[in-house]
Amino acid sequence: MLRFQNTLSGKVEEFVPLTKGQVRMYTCGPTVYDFAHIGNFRTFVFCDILRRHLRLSGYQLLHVMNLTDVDDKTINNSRAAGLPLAEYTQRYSEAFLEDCQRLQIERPEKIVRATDHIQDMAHTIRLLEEKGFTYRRDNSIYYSIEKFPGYGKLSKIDLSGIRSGARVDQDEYAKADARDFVLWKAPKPDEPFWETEVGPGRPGWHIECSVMATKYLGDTLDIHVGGTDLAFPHHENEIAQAEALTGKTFSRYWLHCEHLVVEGQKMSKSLGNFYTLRDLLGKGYSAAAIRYLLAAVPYRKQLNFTMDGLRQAAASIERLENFRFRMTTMPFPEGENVEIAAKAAAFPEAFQNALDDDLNTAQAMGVLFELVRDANTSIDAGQFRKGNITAILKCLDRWNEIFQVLPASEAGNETDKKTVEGTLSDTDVEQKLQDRRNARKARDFALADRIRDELIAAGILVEDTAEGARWRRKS
RNA sequence: GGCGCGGUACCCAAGCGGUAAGGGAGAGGUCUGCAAAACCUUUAUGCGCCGGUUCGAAUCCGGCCCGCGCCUCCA
Repeated sequence: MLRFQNTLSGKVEEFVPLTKGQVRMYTCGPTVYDFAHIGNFRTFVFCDILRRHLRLSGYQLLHVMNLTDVDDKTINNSRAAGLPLAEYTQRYSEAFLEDCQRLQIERPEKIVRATDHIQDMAHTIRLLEEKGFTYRRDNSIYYSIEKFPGYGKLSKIDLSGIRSGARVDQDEYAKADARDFVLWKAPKPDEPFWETEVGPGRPGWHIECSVMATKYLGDTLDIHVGGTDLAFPHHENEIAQAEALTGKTFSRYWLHCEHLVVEGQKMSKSLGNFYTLRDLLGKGYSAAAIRYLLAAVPYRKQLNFTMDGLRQAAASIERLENFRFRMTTMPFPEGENVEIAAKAAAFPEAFQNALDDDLNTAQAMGVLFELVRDANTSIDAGQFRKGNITAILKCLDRWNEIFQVLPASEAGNETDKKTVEGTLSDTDVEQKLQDRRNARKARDFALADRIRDELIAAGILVEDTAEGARWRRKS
């Protein structure tokens, strides 16, 4: 039984979609004003694991994610870069999607841009005006939260303590009540604006998500996800906008991903611990290790992202790759080991149960590693049989369909690596191994070791076994 | 101040009333020409602290200490 911690109720609830077998979910995507950082990617990796788990649990998915391509930050940065807004945001939208690809984040069924939905937003604002939830000031339009009785139900925030004038950002836009938020911003000189049925201007941030989510997913979504900081005010405002209009529940489940800290401290540019994906790849860490670390800690727990953690993640992946290497290259006697067969057969359910429990990824990893150790022990004891290989590899693949840190297959990996410049081809490697074999036969171990070192330097791992040397490319 | 999350071995981390998963790192061992890989043993009589409930608590209750987040369009 699949269960999620629902922010709306504050409890763990069984997940039952509105339509049997179908899940409609929405993710608050990035604002494309710069390269996304690893904190952003923790949320998106979490969404990805959620998606994959739902899909592999048999649900048909309709997942929508937005790209915020018009707001203060995008406007300011594009101006600083001397580029038109659309050109500027296009650049970072593409960078974001590239980064997602490197992290094996599946593409949602639909990715939507705010600027493609300006008229939809204006129309929704018009309807909210007609229903009396708004007011105008200096050609901007605000949402009056006192008109929406349910305000605060998601974040459980008590707004009575926030008084007008206190703790309010010095927004150039005048609000009647500090707690209100802007739906539509009046045009300003040097800022892009659109002509719409509510007049010229540009949309506030919150309106895009409720408009695009309901447009593509209907009045009521099954799941809405985002970073924990978005619960208030962003998601609270989305609810206020959508439910004021439809009178229906906007989203039935709200999942919030906890933030990460870096080396125990909040990530910030001034502390020098602010990392984009590109920064880390540039330091030589693999995308797989980054994904592993981001996925290994369950999403509701704060994750301490460290360079040591990345090394540990890489070592863990290495262990799994070594294991698959053994599975695919070692000779085993015919037959089947019933104990191993039973353990492999028990894997899918244990794995499923771990993820069903509010996506307990740490446990889901543990389940696999236990199987790996059991199989390795069996191999070393000479008990492993050829007939067990397929089932074990299936477990590995099933696990990897969620975590996506191992190459899809050895064959795929080889092809990929061969195209990389400066690496040795298979025949080169075989030739060097032949040289090394001869050297060893002649008991010239110094030469043999030198050849092995050369291969290691080229990313080729050599292992001597009773059946001769075997090798693989190290990722 | 309000709301929320968390403190489990050297590091990461599961565990949600029945006697401490898993990964990484270290130490010792097996195997090996040497490695590598793998396996075995080992590293928390104790889960922030103090009380309480219970036959039994890391797990429940009360109090306290510490870290972090949100309450400012920062995932």
